[in-house]
Amino acid sequence: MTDELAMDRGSGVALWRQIAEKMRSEIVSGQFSEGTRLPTEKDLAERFGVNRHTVRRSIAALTQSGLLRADQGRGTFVATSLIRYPIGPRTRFSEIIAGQSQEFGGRLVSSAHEEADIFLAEQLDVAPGTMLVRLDTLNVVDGAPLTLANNWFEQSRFPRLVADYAETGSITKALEAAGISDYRRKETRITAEIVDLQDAVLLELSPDQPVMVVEAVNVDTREQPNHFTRARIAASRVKLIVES
Amino acid sequence: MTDELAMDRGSGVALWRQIAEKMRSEIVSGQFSEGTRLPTEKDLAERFGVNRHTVRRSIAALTQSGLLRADQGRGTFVATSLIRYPIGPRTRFSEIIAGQSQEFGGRLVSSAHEEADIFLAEQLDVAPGTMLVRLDTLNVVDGAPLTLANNWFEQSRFPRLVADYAETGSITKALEAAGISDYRRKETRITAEIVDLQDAVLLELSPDQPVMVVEAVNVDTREQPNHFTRARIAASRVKLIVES
DNA sequence: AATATTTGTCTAGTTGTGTAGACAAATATA
DNA sequence: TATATTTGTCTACACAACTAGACAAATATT
Repeated sequence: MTDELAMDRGSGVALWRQIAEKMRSEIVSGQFSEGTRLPTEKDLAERFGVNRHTVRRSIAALTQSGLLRADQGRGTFVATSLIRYPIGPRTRFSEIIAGQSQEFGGRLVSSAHEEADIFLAEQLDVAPGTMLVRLDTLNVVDGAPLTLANNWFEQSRFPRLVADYAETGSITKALEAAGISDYRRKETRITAEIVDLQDAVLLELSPDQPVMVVEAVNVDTREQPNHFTRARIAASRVKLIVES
Repeated sequence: MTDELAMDRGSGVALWRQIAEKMRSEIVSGQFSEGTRLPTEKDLAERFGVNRHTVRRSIAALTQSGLLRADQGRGTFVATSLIRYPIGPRTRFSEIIAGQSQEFGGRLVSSAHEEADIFLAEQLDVAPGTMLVRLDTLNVVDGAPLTLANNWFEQSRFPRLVADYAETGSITKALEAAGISDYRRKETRITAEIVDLQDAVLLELSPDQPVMVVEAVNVDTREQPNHFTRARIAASRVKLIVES
């Protein structure tokens, strides 16, 4: 079956962009792994029911953002060029990504109020049973979801956090609004798992792909923990860099 | 401040579409209520930093989908034309909406496995403590989120439900895949509340807007409950119709 | 070495998008 | 009633998006 019918002409979204987004989601979901050769421009043009030049423009856009690499005479390949994600005391998602992408943003997936269990209480240095705010966020870079994170905060210290995050799309900015001008990572723990089914949906991964699981405790300038994060990061898109 | 900088020229998304989407989200979030007059085309053109004709095209698109109504000499008004949502034994979200919209779809927000509390156990006619699957879904019509629903199913009867829903975007189809060819609503209970903060984010509502809360028990042909739903429906976009 | 395949570049023509200005038609206002 | 305001329609132009075809350049295949 051709995908021709899936392309909306005259919809206000250019064909090359629709095709680029479709190709990106197929690459990024792990259907094409690093180094894989794509179908030829001629085949792609037929598949999408457009002119070869239109496909070339889509490929140009994906090449620009580092996802593809085209070799004259050989073909077009998945470059994947994993985003470098340095882990250190000054780790900030937004600052890391800003230098490596065209556009990015954080979206609030859900939020909840819940009591601290023993584990969370220890991480945040509060008494078990203390009311916490949980913020579930999805960070998207150049149209591809990168990380899915649970963030916990002490509710009494950050009552307006959910609204501030929803407005700014940035935890750093939401904390600033609550008077936390600076903070640093005290500890980062890293492991890896096969992605959960519900996480796979949000991260646009196929369900057999690995994710890195990163837990981090962030402290303010007085060494007081202000938030604890548990992030799932699509391993096919990110390379963690631990500096020393 | 003008919104001019927010518009991406040459991004592959036409200006008229970007403007239409921005206007839709403002209308739909309740910032403009039914019958409100919009700024004049001239003012909108200045605000978005584009020609008046471009704004007119955006308005034409929103008029087409029934969100606006333009009166020559008077101005352009929010029509809102609430979507009619009939409540009855054969209530199916997808079938209702298909006839009243250009495009629609269900998205999986999250899912979980949890034990039935006393209330859920009674709704689903199972023992308290029975393992359930909870599916949280967001239904979007013509780009505007309409309903946010928690759906509970008995886990042992529907082990592959989450994957089936993620694939099809339809609960009816996911149940079909599990052998439930037909079902009907046994009971529907309706009330209204001010929207939760986290629900407001997903439904793209301002936090002071009301939502209708609809609880429904669905039974199969042998009167056996197969799923219980608790949906929050944006009151500014939907009118419930109870037939008798 | 000869041929086929595949990406890169060029020209030309059509359609879609956005700008600019003028004027008509309907309504509101003084 | 006269005037201003606001939406509706028209023409004209510039540029972006897409199509069509041809040929060059690099690589793979035979």
